[in-house]
Amino acid sequence: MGVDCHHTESAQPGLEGAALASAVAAAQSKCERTRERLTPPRRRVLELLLEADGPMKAYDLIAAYGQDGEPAKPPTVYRALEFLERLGFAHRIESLNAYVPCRMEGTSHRAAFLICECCGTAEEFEPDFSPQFAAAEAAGYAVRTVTLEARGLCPACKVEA
Amino acid sequence: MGVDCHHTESAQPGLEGAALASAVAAAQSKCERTRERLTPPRRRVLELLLEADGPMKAYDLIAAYGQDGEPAKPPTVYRALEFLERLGFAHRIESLNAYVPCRMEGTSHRAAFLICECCGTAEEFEPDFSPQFAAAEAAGYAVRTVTLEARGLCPACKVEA
DNA sequence: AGCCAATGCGTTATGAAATAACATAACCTG
DNA sequence: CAGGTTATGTTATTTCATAACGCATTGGCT
Repeated sequence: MGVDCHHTESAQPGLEGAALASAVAAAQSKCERTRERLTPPRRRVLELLLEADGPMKAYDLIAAYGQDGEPAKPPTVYRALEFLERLGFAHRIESLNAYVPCRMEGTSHRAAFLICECCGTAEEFEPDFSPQFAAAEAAGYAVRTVTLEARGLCPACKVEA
Repeated sequence: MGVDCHHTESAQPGLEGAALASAVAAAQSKCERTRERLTPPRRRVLELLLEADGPMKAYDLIAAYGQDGEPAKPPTVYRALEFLERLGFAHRIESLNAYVPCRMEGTSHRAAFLICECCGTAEEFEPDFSPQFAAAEAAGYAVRTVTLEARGLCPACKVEA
């Protein structure tokens, strides 16, 4: 990453097996409750995000899309990502041009990340945006979504540095 | 913008004449104090940002660069933007792929924006990141920079909607 | 002054990220 | 089962950003 360190990219586990299946099933049933459709491309992209050890770039998803090594076409993945974001199953990390599955409950259009500039992991945390909401309201804005991205070093990389 | 409204792009004044000259001069002297060099391309890009009525895309800057209509080469502008961001004279708005001059004092690597999805303006406000810093520290992170982008409707567009 | 390391610039080319546009297919729902 | 709506497949293109290289300028140092 931006800074000068070099680790075996680590942290952020990445689901597999039963845990993965259960996470996908949860998304599935959540969709059913709102009459949304978790179609094959959407499900596939969600799987890839959940399996990953860290943020995935769109073109990583495109390359990894086919179980047989066949890449997807870009619109396939971008449309799936749009859906997953809309439903709150994934977030885009703007400063990385990358995507992560949502680790928090709920569909609130708010997200906050701690991004390690060394190992590249992005940890989602529960955002408390009260001061910023207060500022926005004071300015007369009607806020719809908020994202916050904090960059620095995660505990592991901080030690090594 | 994203939402379905259509205004004569407004708000955010954009400096000209004496105000512009004075803002550039302020940057100039700030550079001198830290032995940084506000070279012609850097100064030119800063001017363009200050003159603009809203966030500028990189390729807008490239197109507008030459006083004679000659565009710049992309690296010229991207390098200038990198410098201006480093010195705190400009911010990149990640969710817009666009740039604005810094409206706040100081070089703190923190920025917060209220972005109107209707008219496209981006208002910088003084961020109070205390709850997020607390969360980051609790998680053991060493935060270096923070940016926040809130999207919604500005007072003017809220009324019309 | 003359040297030299560091920094910045000009230029060409390419890479990475995202979307436009249009045709086809699957799905509800009445 | 007809017809609107939603989703997908496909081709092409646009938009955004950086790599790599050589030259110019700067600012310290002897």
